[in-house]
Amino acid sequence: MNAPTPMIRLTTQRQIILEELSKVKTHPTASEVYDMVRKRLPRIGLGTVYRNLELMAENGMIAKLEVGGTQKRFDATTESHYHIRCSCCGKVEDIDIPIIDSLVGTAAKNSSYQIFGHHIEFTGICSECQKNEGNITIQ
Amino acid sequence: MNAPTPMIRLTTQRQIILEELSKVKTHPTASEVYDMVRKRLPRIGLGTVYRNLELMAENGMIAKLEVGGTQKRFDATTESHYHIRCSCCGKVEDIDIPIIDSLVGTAAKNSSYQIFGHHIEFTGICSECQKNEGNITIQ
DNA sequence: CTGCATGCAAACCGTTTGCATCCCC
DNA sequence: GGGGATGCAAACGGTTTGCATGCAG
Repeated sequence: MNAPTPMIRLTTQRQIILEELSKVKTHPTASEVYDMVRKRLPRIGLGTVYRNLELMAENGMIAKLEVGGTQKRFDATTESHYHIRCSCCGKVEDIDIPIIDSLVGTAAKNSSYQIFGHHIEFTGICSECQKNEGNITIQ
Repeated sequence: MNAPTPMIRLTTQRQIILEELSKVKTHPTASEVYDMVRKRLPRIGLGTVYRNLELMAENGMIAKLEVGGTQKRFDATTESHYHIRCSCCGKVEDIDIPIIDSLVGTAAKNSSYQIFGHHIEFTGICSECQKNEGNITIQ
């Protein structure tokens, strides 16, 4: 059922992308990763970052978050957890509440889909943006 | 707290966009709406469709779904409900399970965010795609 | 030596925007 | 006649892709 073991070479670029991604607790977009990585590898190409994020996600080394907003976001921790997105600055972080395993079962009873996963995303205003009350622009 | 009453004129274009959106139970992307509307208004511009979907969403006439995938999707029913996305064809539909109001409270206790909403998205394979087993390409 | 990985740049796709024209009040 | 709405097309931002070169096995 799972993808065959993939044999992915850990090049310098991949290693550094992985390291930088692991450093942060927010879930950066591809270009945010690009910016972080470029400080250590100034000549790296945007395409390489995209290709490798995609590739590492396919191989389960990292997670690709399909959250709201236009851009894809990436996450070094692959265990399932829920997220919260700041409607003001767009930042995405983890939220520490237990996974509700029963949800998939409940949903399956009410659907013709073959369901294999779920994700909860909360929306709110992060503490920094709360401080800036007044000059808020909701995204 | 809410937006001031908006005074939005119901032009032919807006009316037809709304009608077409109400016809379908899936939640089409802007260009899917464009295609549907163009059958009745062949000269309508893509820009008009985008502008009006956005505008009607701001005014609470329709809902803009910030679901996974790259494209925004729109929904004629504005009451909150959960969605399921087919990993195979990308289609998004409603899933009929009750809203869990307690979730926001639970999340608020575990976060510094001021939380005001949540959304659950299930992933699975829709019944049509299940039939095509074999020539499936997971998105 | 061979093939995968990279850097670079152009292409691509969904969305937004500027502008001249149109239509409704 | 005036202000918003439209059609059209160009611009934009994020992502993907083609290609020549580079590097590791």
